[in-house]
Amino acid sequence: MIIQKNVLDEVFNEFLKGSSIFRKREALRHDFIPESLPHREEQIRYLGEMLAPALKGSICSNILIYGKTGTGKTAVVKYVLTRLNKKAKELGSPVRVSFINCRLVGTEYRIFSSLCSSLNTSIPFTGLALGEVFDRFKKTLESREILLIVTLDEIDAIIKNRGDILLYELTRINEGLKNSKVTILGISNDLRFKELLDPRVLSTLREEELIFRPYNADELYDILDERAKIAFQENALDNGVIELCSALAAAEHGDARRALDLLRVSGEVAERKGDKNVSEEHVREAQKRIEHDRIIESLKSLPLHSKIVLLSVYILKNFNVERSITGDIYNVYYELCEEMGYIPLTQRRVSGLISELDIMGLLNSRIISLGRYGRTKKISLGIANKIIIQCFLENEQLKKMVNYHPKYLMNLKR
DNA sequence: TGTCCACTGGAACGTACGGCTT
DNA sequence: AAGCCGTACGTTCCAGTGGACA
Repeated sequence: MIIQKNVLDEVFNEFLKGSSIFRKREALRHDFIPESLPHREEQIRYLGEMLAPALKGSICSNILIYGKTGTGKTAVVKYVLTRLNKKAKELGSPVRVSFINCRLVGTEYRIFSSLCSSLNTSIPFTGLALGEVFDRFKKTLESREILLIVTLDEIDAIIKNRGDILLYELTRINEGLKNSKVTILGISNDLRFKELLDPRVLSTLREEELIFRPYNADELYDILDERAKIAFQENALDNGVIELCSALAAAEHGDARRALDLLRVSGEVAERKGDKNVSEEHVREAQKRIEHDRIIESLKSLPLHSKIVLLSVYILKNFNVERSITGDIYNVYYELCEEMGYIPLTQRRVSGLISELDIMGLLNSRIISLGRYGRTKKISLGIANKIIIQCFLENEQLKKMVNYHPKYLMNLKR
């Protein structure tokens, strides 16, 4: 106990002493909005021009914004809205801004209720019909003179939850309003989002469009460089660290979030090792760690039967079985289920699970033809044994089966 | 050269469940 | 509280298939 206390003391003291590497770690977080956003000047200007009429009390066009994750959509919108809001206050314009992440907020009810609370109208957590909430929202708008700019981030999430009604109502709301007006900014990661949308809603929503292309390595470099100046102590980064982070992230679809994560984790790796500087080696280790965590995370969140399928492949591999085809895996899987007291799924389902694991990169599978002996899939593990063991040892039941010797294999050898 | 194996993968359907609506 | 709805997960059925083998 005493020893533990001393260790903790040391950890806390070390932390309180302050970092020799980080100055302001938060600057590397996704939700940090910096003073300037490199390589997004064009989008900022465009969005600014689109929203500027609001300052004079004129209605603006609805805008739909597309782009993959980590291309700066949310950052640009927040950046522009913050400044617009500030300007509006200075001028005394009736502009109000509401930012809602549809995925986080979840349901249509809660979206409307957030909209109401952004107008200082409170709505019960639950209990009202959706129509009633909408009416209250509308009444609040009508009772005052407001130019409300509603930003719906990850707007595709509500469409997938059949939220067409919400969007339909919102896009038509101006028709019934005399005093107030509503402008909608929709942000979507999913480029196919348009296809899912009701055409009437789409035509209203898409008065203007703005597309964010992924960053290339040079652009990522500038972004990281700027953030690094805020986040790290002077001279904490070796030459080449930022280049490496941006090159690695650019190779993965130009996602700025990934690049920032990589830089942050690199710093943490160096810090934990007690080094004074972040080196390229730290970056490589950070990348391995991020990748490792990603795999562990996806392994842990697998449904039970997928885990058993994975375990079957692992066991077959461990017994050096040459043939690791769907039929073999199913047989081992079947046995494991019986041993553990689960009802096995059908082969058709297991075949589907194998395909899913293949897509996730946890298995590698390839369709082969064995001629007279049929057509099947040859399957191997897509990840290291070490990781599989680490994950399965955490599960009491699977742990017992890691070294299981299937009867099916004994019959094969005979 | 035709047969036939051991599947693959699409489609239709059943069931359980959570959350919204009334 | 009860009904409704969408979604996730699973089953059954079946047509299609590449290539070794008789």
